[in-house]
Formats: sequence, structure tokens, C-alpha cells
Amino acid sequence: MTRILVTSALPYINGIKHLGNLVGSQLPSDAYARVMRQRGHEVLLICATDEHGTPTELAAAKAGKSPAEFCDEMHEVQARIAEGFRLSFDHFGRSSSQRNHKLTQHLAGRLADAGLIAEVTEKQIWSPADGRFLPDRYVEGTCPNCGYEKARGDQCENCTKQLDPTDLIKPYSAISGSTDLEVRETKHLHLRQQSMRGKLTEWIESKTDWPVLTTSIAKKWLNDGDGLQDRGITRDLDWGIPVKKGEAEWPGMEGKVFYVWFDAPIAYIAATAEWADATGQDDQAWQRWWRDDKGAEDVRYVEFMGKDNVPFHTLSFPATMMGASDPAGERWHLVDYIKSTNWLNYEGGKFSTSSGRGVFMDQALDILPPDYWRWWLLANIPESADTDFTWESFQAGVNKDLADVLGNFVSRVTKFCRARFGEEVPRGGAYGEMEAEVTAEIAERLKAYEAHWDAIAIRRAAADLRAIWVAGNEYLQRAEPWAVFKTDPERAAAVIRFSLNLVRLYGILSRPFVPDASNAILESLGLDPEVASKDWPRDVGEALSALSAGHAFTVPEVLFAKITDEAREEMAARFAGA
RNA sequence: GGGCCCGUAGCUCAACGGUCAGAGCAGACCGCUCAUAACGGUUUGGUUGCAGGUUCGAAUCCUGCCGGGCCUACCA
Repeated sequence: MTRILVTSALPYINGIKHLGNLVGSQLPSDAYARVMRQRGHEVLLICATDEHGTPTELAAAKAGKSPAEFCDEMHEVQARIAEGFRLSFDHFGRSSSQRNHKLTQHLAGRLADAGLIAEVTEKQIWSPADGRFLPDRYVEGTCPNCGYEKARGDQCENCTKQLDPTDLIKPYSAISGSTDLEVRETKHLHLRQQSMRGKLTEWIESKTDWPVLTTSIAKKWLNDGDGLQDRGITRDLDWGIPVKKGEAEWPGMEGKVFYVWFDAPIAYIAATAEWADATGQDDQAWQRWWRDDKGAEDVRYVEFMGKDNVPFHTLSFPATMMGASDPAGERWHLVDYIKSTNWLNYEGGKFSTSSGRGVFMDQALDILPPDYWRWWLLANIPESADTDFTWESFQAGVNKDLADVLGNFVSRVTKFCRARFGEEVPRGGAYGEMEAEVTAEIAERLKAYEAHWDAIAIRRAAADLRAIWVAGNEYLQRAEPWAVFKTDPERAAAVIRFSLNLVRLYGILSRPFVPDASNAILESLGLDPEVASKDWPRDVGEALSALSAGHAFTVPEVLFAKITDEAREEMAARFAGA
């Protein structure tokens, strides 16, 4: 048994996420955690809402609420949607929690003590009309390079030139439109990543089994230009974690908060502490997952994220963890494997919040059950390249794989049994050569399924699972119990007994992808899903004899209703965007 | 501008220097009738973006070109 700590990148609080966000981190982290739990490992799956930063303040203001109120509400919304998709987080925390305040301040203090924090006076754009400093991106104006009039302060979208807000001609606030802008000096803390460049490089280069996408992004940042740069970890905002050095005030930093990207990854740890609090455990309970000096050394820590998150998880967060560690005292556990995913596009373009293009998580659940989305998204997860969501592909995947192959298998077996033998596992006959062959084939497929999950190759795992389902239909076709029944009912009984055991096996193996269907299958077999799903097959032969003659069952409702062409067309039209 | 990734059957993807480049979907044909008009079998379909090179051998490695995507540090 291994102890596996799994984190999903934190969804940002300012709105409901779309399917691309879901498939990028939350969904694969859940499926992976489920498989590993079912296989008997000790797993802790952690996620949280990422609540700080300028966009939150603006979104809250727009909604006429304080950031705290706004986040309270949006956290509840996101938590409900996560439940709707059956995301099995052990804890869904918040980056604004008191735990995260304390921990972020603590780690900043450790970094300062280690000499890894520099105080730097910077010039930033102040907008009196907005009453705030403006991040570069919130200053717009005319590009000095190409004359584009809505260039952003960090980069011109039109000519792609990198800019500084002070480069812009006729700059104005993107928030209020005010042209009354001034440059003010303000003091900020920088994490001295430059001094850790060697250590980080060595660490990244030791990760030879990581996806290319992950390491190439990290190496680029380490080596590009003058190499890894120090990074500001504080901001002039109201909403956030107040800058403190551990428990103590930080002279000169009054009224400032930590930068959202500094505190967000720390929230993985804080959310684990929140989990311990919520389950009535002591600090030891969460520290054994995160502190190598407190028993976390044998933990395998796996992070899931979209590719946009990679630099922060390969560099600044590890720099924080390394910098806050010392051999004789606190030692924080670094990530062991980073699974990064590409983008999911929508019908050949991007998902767009502003134009309502694409399907958002709440809408998805309004239309169809979570299993449908889970299956298609995981079977088509953008592992090696960006992937396109199309309604045709979605419809085909759901109808063929779920309804025709898995759902129909369960249906034909249980209904045939009910009609010929009644609603209990039939007695008589014995497994023969054909059953031995199918058992061997499934054992082989199962090995591949497990290996692909170990490697977090999710598309392949989905293909393996589908092949295991197909094996059941192939078997029935060969064994043809409906014909055999007429001359040799005992043989037909054995075939159906074997098939019902296949149904049970599918209920277990399919659970990471389609948990609701797994429940329905196992319950219809008179089993407790929570218990039965933990009975991951060690020996397929044994597993296919688990249900013995006389065991009662009921025929389940149709597991997956098909998506009709009309429904598909209607949905495609509805989500096409403005 | 710089960096990285990708380009394989109508579509979505495998094959990671070595038997006729494979699956699923879609198409065609056959079988079955237990089942959600479901299932199974057979089959059509590819000068692997283009042009060179390395090698006994290249989809795979190298160079150039064409096309697409992503990242580039203050949105997160």
C-alpha cells in the first residue's frame, strides 16, 4: 500500500468553470484518486477555491458585494457543482481560510529567515479614480509599436509586442476608463528565486519521467534570457492574506497582501489542515502528508493541472517549499509527479465566458448526468495535444461506449436471466474452456488498465476499460445462451452466472469513470457499492466467481439513455455563443 | 522576436529506430435475435504535411520549408 497525496489545481473563484477547466485538473485528479483508493492505497484528494487577486475584487464590486461575501457564495456554488460531478475531494477548502493565512505567513517568515526575501521598491501605476494600483493588464492604451488602440499594459494583443504600462500612449484604466493615472513608488517583497536556480534546475532535471509539457516549460523559465528571475510575492490590494513575518508584523509592509500566486499553492497544504480540523484530527494528521520530518517521506505527491499552471508548480511553489525547509527542522514534501494537460477547445474554437460559447459546468449538469460528461472528457482528455469538444463526438462516445457497449451488456444479461431463470444467479452447469479464455483475456486487459492508471495515461486506461466491456459482448455472442438454453439449460445457466459476474466486475472497474452507473450496477446486484467497489480484483478468475448461485438481483433501470440527434442539434445551437 | 508542442485512414487518436503503420467512430457486407433498432464477425480506406539527409532499416533521428497550437513571468 502506498500513501498518495493528490491535488487538483485550484479553480478560481470569479465564475463558474467550463468543461475545459474541469477536464484539466479536477476530473482527472478525482478519477486517479478513485482508482488508487479502490486498489487499496491510502489516498488524500485535496482541492480548494482560489479566492484572492484583482479579478475577485472586481467581480465582487460588480456584484455589489464585499469580496468576502462574494467568495462565500461562489465557494458554495463551486462546491455544489463539484458534488454534482461526483468529485470525491477529501476536502474542498478555500485559499482565504484562516489556516491558509497562518501557513502563508509562516512560510513567508521562514523564507525571510533563510535570507530568501528581498524588499524592493517598485514603480507602479496608481489610479486615483479606481483607488487602487493597476496590474499591468488593467492599463490599456495605444501601442507604441503598431498603433493598436486597445493594447494592454503587459503586451499588445495586436502585434504581440511585450510592453510596460508606461510605454503606452494615452494610457487609461481598463476598469474605470479614467485617464488620470500616475506612477507611484511602492515597496514589495520578492522571492529570491535567482539564488535557488541551481537547486531548482537539479531538481527538475531529476524528473525524467515527467511529461515533456511539464519539464520543457520549467526549463524554459529556468534558462531563458538571464535565467529564472526573482518574483514579487506581494500586492497592494485589500482582499488577501495580510503580509506578516510568521506571527509578527512586517515593518514597511502594512496594508499589503500576499500575491495570489504565492498563497494559492500553499492552500493545498492549508486545505489539508482544514480537512484535519473538519474531521476532528490533530495537526499530526495533516503533517504526515506534507512534512518529511513528520512522516511524509514515503508519500507520493501527484499534482494535476492545466498547462498554464505549470511554471508556478514547477518553480515558484517548489522554491517556496525548498526555501522554507531546513535539514534540521521543518522539511516540506515536494511534488513527486506533475500531470499537466493541454486545452480542451469547443467546436474548433475556444471556450468563452464573455460570449457564452461552450458548456459550463453548471449547464452541463442541467442537461445530462455527470457520468456522460465524465466518460467523454476522461476518454478524450487532452493529454498529448489540445483536443476539440464536438457534440458529434460527444454523442457518439456516449451512445456507443456507454449505452451500446456497457449499458446494453448489463441490460441483456440481467433481462435474459430474469426471463429464463428468475432474478437470482442461476445454478447448475460449470465454467468451461470458453470462460477460461475470457478470464485470461480480461486478466490481460486488467493488467494494462492498472498499468495505464499507474502511469496516469488516462485515455489509454479508458480504451482498456472499453475493451474489457467489449469482451463481455463478444463472449455472449460466442456462448449464445439464448440458443443453448433450448437444448442444455444447465450450460446456459453457467453462461449467465459468468455473465452476471462480469456485470459485477464492470461495476467495480468502471467506477473511476462512471461512479453513478457503478452504484446502479452494484446495487442492482444486491451489493453495497462502497464495500463492493473496494473489492478490486486481484485474481480475475476468483472475481468472476464472486456471485454464486442463488444470489438475488434486480434488473436495473436503463443505465444510459441515448442522446438523440435532435437533442444534440438543440444543444449545439444553444451553446454556440453570441 | 524567442522557446516548446503538434501535423499519421473521412473523423478522433496509437505506434517512442526493426514483422504487411494499428484501434475506435463513420461506410460496406454477413451473422445473431438475449438486449437500449442493441451485439458479433468480415471488410473498404493511408506515398505518415512537403523536400532533402543519416541509417542495413525512418511515421520515429537531423536540416530546411509549409500549416496549426501554446507559453513568454503583474489575469489567474
